[in-house]
Amino acid sequence: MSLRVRFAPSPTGALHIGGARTALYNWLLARGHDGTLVLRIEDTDRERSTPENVDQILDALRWLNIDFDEGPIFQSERAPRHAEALDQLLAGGHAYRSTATADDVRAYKDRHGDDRGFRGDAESAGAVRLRVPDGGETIVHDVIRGETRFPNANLDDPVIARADGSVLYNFAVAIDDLDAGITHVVRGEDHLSNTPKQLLVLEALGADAPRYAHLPLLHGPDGRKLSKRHGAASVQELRDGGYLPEAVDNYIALLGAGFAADEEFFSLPELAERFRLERVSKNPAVFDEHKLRHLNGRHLRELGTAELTDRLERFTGRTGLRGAVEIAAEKIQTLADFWPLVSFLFDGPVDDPAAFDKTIGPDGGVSALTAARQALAETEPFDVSGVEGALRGVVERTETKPGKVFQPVRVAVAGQTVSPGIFETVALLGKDETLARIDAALARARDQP
RNA sequence: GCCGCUAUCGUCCAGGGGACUAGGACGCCGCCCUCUCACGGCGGAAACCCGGGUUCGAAUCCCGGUAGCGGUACCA
Repeated sequence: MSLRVRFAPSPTGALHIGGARTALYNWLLARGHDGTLVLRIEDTDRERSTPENVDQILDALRWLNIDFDEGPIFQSERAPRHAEALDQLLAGGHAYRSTATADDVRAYKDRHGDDRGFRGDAESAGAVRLRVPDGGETIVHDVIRGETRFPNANLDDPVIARADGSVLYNFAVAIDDLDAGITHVVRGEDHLSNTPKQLLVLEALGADAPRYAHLPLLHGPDGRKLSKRHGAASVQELRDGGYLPEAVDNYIALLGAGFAADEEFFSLPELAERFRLERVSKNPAVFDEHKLRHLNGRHLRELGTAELTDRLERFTGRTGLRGAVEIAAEKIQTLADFWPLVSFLFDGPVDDPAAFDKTIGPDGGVSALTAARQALAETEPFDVSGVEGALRGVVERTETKPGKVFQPVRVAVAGQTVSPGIFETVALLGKDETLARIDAALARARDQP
């Protein structure tokens, strides 16, 4: 069977994480079945769907390595076809014009009962409503949820076009899916109750319906709709937060994919291979940045030094980072963690008086540092093992704990109590720079007793 | 209000009539490794929403309740 799947974002600028997951699932479905993936843009909301916002959505999708085989198809450009389909329904008596307002619908329900769907009378002007049968039911066959039945009696005759002739979403999307030969519609659960309307449109046109699958929604840690209050709600924010597209794809795929629980570290091809639409969970999921960070760390280390250096240089806007990457890679979980950890290598020790006082100030830090300085001055060659031998020698000779020597040195060269391994750090800085920094720290300790 | 969806550790998943003393991962706690922070290793605490029913047997099937969520636009 040849699958045709489509993803249809509403381009409001930010690609919501839930939207990204929907896009990914569509992609995984298509890639896993040799199917075709179509991008359709719901761009008729003029206020939000600016060309800039469309570009941002496209960028975010590209960043996630989600590529499309066809499209984008813009809903706004399909207006002539929508008008034609509308005329067809009007002519066939499947739709009618009505001037009924929301208040009229309300009044109708007050008369007939809250659960009774609105039915209007055909008029010569007004918006176009689809005529919903009075009896029977419209059944949504959902790949994930099974059958959901909507009795036609409680469905309102939906407005499918405004009085000015412009069509509404539930009509347009049904026509576009039909024309594009879409076989699978995978989208958020918030569309489940729209589905009977779309099914009714298709039915009135005498067309077959695609297969539907409605994905559970994504929530923030407080159980509410994911928003910026939760840290990151969009793919763009994740990217700026130093996450890797590989990790984001991996993580959002996990939220509901229903894979066996034995392993959860996957590449995109591995995800496509395992993805089964029918396995997708029905429960809403909570987005947990902790787990994303964990996965990100693993993907980060999987990259290898060369690739990681490249990404880090693009992220920080710096160059010549390779040496720092080699010694810091195992200590970071996101690209954003990198610079605070190693900036001292390039920009000099950071200024942290508390760290200085604690390790070099009052107690015996000065004498240990002085001894370390002397040993390092005589170290040749000045490489990792040479530095290690020198510093460990000081520890032995002074019969103290390693930390009593290493921490003062760390603070002297880095200015902070946390850094990559001290031998690697000192070796990378080189003898001259290291000694200069130690001398500066020693001088500072003398000046402020 | 009405229509609909959902319900297993704090979180994400697994288990879908007996293999459940309910499994894995993140997080948390402890220990080990250790120059800091991490990484890694080992161990621990931690869940079947409630009530009925079906059945020899229910986390699993059915019904009800409750809760959460979604929809209820001449938005998408």
